[in-house]
Amino acid sequence: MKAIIDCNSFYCSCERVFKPHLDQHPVVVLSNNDGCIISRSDEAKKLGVEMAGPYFKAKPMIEKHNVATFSSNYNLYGDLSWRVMETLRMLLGEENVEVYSVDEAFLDLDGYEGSDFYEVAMNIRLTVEQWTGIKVSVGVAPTKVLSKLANNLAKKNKQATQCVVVLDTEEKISKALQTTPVNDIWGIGGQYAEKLLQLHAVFTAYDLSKKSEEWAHKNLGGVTGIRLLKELKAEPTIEMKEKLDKKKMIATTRMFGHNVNNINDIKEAVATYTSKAAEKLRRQQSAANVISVFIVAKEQSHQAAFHRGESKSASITLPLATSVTNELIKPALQLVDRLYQHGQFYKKAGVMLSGLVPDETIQANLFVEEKQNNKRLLMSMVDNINFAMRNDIIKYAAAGTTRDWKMRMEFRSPRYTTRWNELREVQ
DNA sequence: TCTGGGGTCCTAGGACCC
DNA sequence: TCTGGGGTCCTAGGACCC
Repeated sequence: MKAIIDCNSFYCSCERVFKPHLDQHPVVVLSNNDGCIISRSDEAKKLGVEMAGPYFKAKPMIEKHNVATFSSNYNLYGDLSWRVMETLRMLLGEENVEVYSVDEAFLDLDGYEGSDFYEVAMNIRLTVEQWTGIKVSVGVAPTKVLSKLANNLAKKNKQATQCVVVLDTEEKISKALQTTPVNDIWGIGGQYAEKLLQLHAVFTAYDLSKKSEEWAHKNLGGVTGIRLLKELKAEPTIEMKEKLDKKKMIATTRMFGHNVNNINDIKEAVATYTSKAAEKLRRQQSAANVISVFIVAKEQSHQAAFHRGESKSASITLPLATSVTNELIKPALQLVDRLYQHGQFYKKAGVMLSGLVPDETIQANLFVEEKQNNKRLLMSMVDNINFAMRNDIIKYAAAGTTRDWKMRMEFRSPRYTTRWNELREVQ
């Protein structure tokens, strides 16, 4: 059996850990740049605040109901996420925990065959809550897709389920499938849901589970569709991931605080993003063969609906894979020159590193000069300092110091757990 | 007039996830 | 005025090779 643990309204819960007076109070957390709403407490959901909706639209209602509002504070969330995952690893053993995202983890419960899975799951739930202050929901089932489905049911009905749902018999599974709309299945997004409803009269997970593999192959994206179908039929096809596999692509992208038309501002931003991406690269001991940059133009006004601005991208394949920041910044800035159009206003830029290989391959390369190793040493020192300070105290000159383009973060809470001078004070 | 067949690698783009 | 920021996997089709 497999389980998925999912933190309830994770970012909101993180804020509440340090502000217990907000426990019954509606809370929302905003995306970078205070653009959209990316986490809502149950109370905020009840008020009708929409997920991923633009903040400025929800603002009147938020103010009217005195909803506590926070800019995202990733230092805090990252740290609390680590505590939750560490708790799971202690309870179940490292090898049985697959961290799936900042607020979710799959658990392998094969070692508990014969036990009462409800009891096991409840114990996990209560321990995480007691040790970290974060409330979680647990779904248990024979496959990952079904455990996600169980988790959904747990969250939809917190009172009755106590945030734990176990699907361990055919009857329970069948009933769960019948009560789940097809768009709530993990792996069915907007496009497929629309198609299933309109063209195939498939309304529930149950309807879908009755289809054939040939049908799934034809209508649900080939092998992906077959896997999904099997998982719904309680046949495991998506296994637990081996631990700690390295990323195959690394990206750093941001909106600007306001629209920018000066190429130097854009270059400053792109240089900063490149340093960040290179840090991530070195943290997993990889080097990149390909760097790409994209910039997004400001959308045209006087359009009725919201339209994303045009995005232009270009990439350069490097002569040798590298993880050295300034060797990445140089081509990145060349790409900006290539993409930038004079007079155009831009609102966003990003850097992506791909073609990732282990760092050793470079060191083994005979054509790399000796001094490359010195650079590598310097890089790791830079990383250590940045990691300790948890931010970019050491910067490259190209990244600039004025940061005219930087994000808005009006409502960020203190970084309680990662900055000494922002520690919570207790009387 | 008539223009192989098959394999591999790479890239762009589409779908999904949180 | 104001709409995150990351990731994954898969497929189709072109380039290239023999």
